[in-house]
Parts: sequence; C-alpha cells; structure tokens
Amino acid sequence: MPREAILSTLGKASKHLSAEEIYLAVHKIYPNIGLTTVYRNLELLIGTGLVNKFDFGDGRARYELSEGPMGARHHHHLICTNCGRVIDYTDFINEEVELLKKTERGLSKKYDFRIAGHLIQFHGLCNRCKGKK
Amino acid sequence: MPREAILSTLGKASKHLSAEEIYLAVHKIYPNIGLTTVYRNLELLIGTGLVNKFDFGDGRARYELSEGPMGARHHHHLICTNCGRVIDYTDFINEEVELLKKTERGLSKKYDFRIAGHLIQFHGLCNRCKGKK
DNA sequence: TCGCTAATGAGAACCATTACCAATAAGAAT
DNA sequence: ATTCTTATTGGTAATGGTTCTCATTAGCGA
Repeated sequence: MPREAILSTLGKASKHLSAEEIYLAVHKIYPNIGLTTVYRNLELLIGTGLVNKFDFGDGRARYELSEGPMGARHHHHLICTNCGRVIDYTDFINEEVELLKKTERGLSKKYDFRIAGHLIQFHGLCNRCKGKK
Repeated sequence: MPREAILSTLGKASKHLSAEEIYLAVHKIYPNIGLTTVYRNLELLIGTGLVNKFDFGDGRARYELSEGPMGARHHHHLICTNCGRVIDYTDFINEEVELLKKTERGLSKKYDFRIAGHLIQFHGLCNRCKGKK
C-alpha cells in the first residue's frame, strides 16, 4: 500500500519532492509509515524506471515521476546556483531529444553501453539572484 | 600553498577525484594538511570557475579541472548505474555544444537566467555489466 | 612590536541515507 | 486450521561525506 501512496503522491505533486517531503505526504494517509519504507520503495520504483532521481546540489535527492523520454511532460532542469530554485523547461526539448537520440546511438555503439537515460541541467543565476551578485 | 597543490593534483589526475582522494594526494606533499582545507579550497575554486563539481550518484562528489565549455578537453559523462564506472566522451561534443549554446540563448532570454554552465550525463549499463543483468 | 586579516587544522556536529533486525501480513501447501 | 515461506514493513542505530566551530598560525603593513 505505501508504494501506491508514494506513486500517487509523486503523481499529484507538481514539484520535485525530497524523500522527506514524500514521507510527510504519505504519512498523512498512512500515519504509521516509516522513512525507511519510503526510501526502499523509491529505490524499487527507480529500478523499474517509473521514478527518476535527481540531485540539484543541495545535499538531498529529489524524486519525480518519470514520463518517459518522449512523454508529453518530459523536461529538463534549470538550476539557480545561488538560491537553489529549479525551473523545469520543455522548450527546445524536441531538438534536444533528437540530438540526444543520435548521440545515444553513437555512444552505445562506440562504448558498448546500454543507455537507459540522460540527465541535462543548466546552472546559473535566476532573475532574482542575478542582481545581487 | 595547499591551493596550488590541489590545483596541481587535479591537473595531473586523469580521473575525477573525490575530496578524499585529493586530500590523500596533497597530503603526501603537505603532510599537515587537513580535510577541511581541501573542502574549503575546492569550494573557492569552484566559485572562480576553475574547478567543476560532479555527482555520479555514489554518495561522494567528484572534482575536476574545468577546461572551459569549448576547451579542447571538454567532455561529458557516461555513467554505469551498476558498477559506477564513468567514461568521459568527447565525441559528438561539437554538435552538442552547438545545440547547447542555442538552447542556452533561448533559455536565458525566456527565463531571464544567466546560465553559467551545463551538465550532461548519460546513464546505463557498461559492457561489463550488460550481461549480468 | 603591535594589530589586523586571511588561511589553516583538529575535532565535533550535521544530516541524508543505509543497515540491521524483529514484527507483521499474505498466501500456499499440507 | 496449522505450519512454512516469502515479502514487506517500521523503529532505531549506524554510516559517512560534508560542514561548522574555534583556537592557532602566517603574512604584512604601520
């Protein structure tokens, strides 16, 4: 049961949740749930490819539902190195994905790698932090 | 002095070093150096853009000399999710960088972001791990 | 020498994550 | 039902990379 609750929580969330945030959300429905269970099930779900794990550099991992590399809501991240804000962007995704697929084909052949996914992030200063620096 | 030793260590290393590996290497030259100093100087060097910090998902950060986004040795990473092996690849970089620059221009305009760098990684199974799974 | 500032190092503290382990649930087979 | 097995769970302790604290030192100009 906790597993479905975790998935449902991730599905309803519009943001990228940390393990603790997921724990707190699921905790409202299953008050007895343990943090361990959350981590364990997240690991499982990542293994099946249903969930993706991200590191935005603030010391805690974030999780979000995987929409598949071509899914309608597939996006990449724009991360402010000053305030930690994360912006999902879907612009330019089509061109990127096209190039990525080409690159993946080339890389998996050359290095004999079975590529399962990619991670693309841009780092910089958001509009609120640009001035302050 | 420790700062130069750290830079020199990173320069000589062909791999991506963890803080501890850097500490051990510098320790041979400056036996009195502390781990704290390594972290502190790495943070400083990252701030100046001389060093890049990466997370390959094994719980410890890796550091490497930054060659600039168009530098001769600029590369992206291919990470085995099973054994943790990391392959640097420079193939396809030109096309990627070209598209990235275009994307950066678009993103920084649309989201009013000052983009300082990007992170591209592919995840999957390396040739040694493909069979076992 | 005196005072000031930046850099250092040892160890403690922090905190997300993982390991451990006993308890429970759900079947399947007898 | 009863036993056996297997998967899942939750509380707690441990782990370990990173950061913080704070007293010490080095450098340097006045």
